[in-house]
Amino acid sequence: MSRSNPRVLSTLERAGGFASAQEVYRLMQREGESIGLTTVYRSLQSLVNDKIVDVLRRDDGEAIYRLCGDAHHHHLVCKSCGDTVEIEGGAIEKWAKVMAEEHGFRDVGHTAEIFGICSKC
Amino acid sequence: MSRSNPRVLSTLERAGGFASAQEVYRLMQREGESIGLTTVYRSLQSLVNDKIVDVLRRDDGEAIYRLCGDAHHHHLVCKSCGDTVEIEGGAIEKWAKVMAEEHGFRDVGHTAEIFGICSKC
DNA sequence: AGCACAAATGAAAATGATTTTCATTCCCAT
DNA sequence: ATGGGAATGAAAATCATTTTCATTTGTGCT
Repeated sequence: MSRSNPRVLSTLERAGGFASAQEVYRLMQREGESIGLTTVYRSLQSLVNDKIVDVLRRDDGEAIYRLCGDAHHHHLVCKSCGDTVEIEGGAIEKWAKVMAEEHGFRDVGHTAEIFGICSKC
Repeated sequence: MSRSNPRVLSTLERAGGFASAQEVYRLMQREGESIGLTTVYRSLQSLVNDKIVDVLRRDDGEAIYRLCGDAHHHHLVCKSCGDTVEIEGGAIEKWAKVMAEEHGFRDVGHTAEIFGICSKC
């Protein structure tokens, strides 16, 4: 396995906590950091595994990474500008639990995301 | 520009109204249809422009196309054996709608999936 | 210090979806 | 028939991401 390179996390923070792997890489280069693209990808992945960052997708399919609070939440994402709002998902938690029980599933987790066009766009 | 090849739409329908471009292509090939991958992409894009289909992204970034207004369902997936159950998601629809309104979003869609370990595993 | 071994790194190649190019074919109105 | 625009698709180009693999770095041990 591999651990995250701390400079990657620090750069992601400096980027406003919201950037693609390529962007983090270019940013580090511009700042004179010596790092390989591979390491950036690996570090981001590892941060995702550790649930320190969240990954979502731009409309063009590029993955964007963002720091996120530790509480379990969901996202409301603008398809146009990428603006993201963290929302509460109590209804989902309950739904997931009920559905899983109904079908005899255990160790249940879920993903849910809402997307649309925000008021500014 | 280009108009959509009707066989592409028909195949997407037959696929359950939910498939990636590559899947539509492979499906058409398997059924003996003579069509190029390029045409599949172009047709799907055109269907998106005409708002006949919706596009979202899988976790791996692959674009999946879905017939609009399709009463869509959600999945309960076993992490161990991959078995999948289609479940009803009325609660989610409502949740998505409320959350979106609350934050001034429009043209809202959503994704939701539950995963766990099924009774057989 | 010197040695061994695991983890980290990054350049380059591989992968895979999607897009672009461009030459060819099809279709339709004259 | 014929000329021109639309549709098609094979092949090449793009681009993010992953994999490979050889090299470097770090760490514990003697």
